[in-house]
Amino acid sequence: MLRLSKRVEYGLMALQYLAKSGNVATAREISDAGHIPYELLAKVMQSLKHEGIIDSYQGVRGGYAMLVAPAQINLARVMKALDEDATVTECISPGSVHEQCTLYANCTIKEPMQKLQTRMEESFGKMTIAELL
Amino acid sequence: MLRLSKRVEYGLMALQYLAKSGNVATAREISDAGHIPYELLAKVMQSLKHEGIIDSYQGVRGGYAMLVAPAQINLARVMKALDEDATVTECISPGSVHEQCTLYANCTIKEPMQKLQTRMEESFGKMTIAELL
DNA sequence: CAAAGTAGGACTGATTTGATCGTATTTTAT
DNA sequence: ATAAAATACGATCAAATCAGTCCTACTTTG
Repeated sequence: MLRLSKRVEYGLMALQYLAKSGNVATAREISDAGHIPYELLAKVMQSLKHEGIIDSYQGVRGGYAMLVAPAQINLARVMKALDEDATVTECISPGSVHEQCTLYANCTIKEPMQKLQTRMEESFGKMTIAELL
Repeated sequence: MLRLSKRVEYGLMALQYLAKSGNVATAREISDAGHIPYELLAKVMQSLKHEGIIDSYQGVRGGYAMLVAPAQINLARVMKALDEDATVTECISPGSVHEQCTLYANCTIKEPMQKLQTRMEESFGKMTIAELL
């Protein structure tokens, strides 16, 4: 299917929102503005925080804010934070136990797939949050 | 998840096989050589035929053969044949009824996603079956 | 006319994803 | 102090997707 997950979509919308507003915004505020399910967005924000893209403030008057300049955050990093696995084939997957792919020993397309992976990462590496503004 | 489907993987392996052999091969032969589930491969071959990438011959001594030069077949075309939908977001999907995406009216990332789609299609458009040989 | 193929519909099980719920923790304001 | 507003996060449920399999038909060569 090759589709971005909703987590990534929501994450991009949220980052765009934060980048535009320029200061702290709550998950509820972003959820309302973008018609995004609140509970899911909340998790997305936590993941973005763990990746070090945004910062969080707990308690009343809390919320989230950008921690890195929009132009410095590329899509690859957002996807890494939100979409555990962004590899075109199983055998390329980072912590992949090759034996998991039953075809590995007989696979005839490993090298080209690695090349494809590299090209896609370039595509996702080139686009930044700044391009969403 | 952003992973190529097994259908596409199998299709690429099969096309590579056909391109290398240079003549007619049966689905069973390709399935055995690549340790690919026969039934699934058979469907993949049918899809590739409908797309006009390969030709089929029924009956005894039948099988499949390349119909287009390997260098003329890019990954985008193979994916189109095998992976109904290869769009990064729902709203970009070819026959998409925009109303299907509940966010469409409020979506703030439509244009950038379209740009991303174009870039990815370029990636998939550049790689051909000739690169698998 | 039998065997070896392709053609293709229908079904099942597994995996993944989206969404929701419940509860704990932190912090500000009163 | 304490109530309210917010993040933190684990657990669970439902829906969609996909891989794989089964079954039956049709086609062609020998």
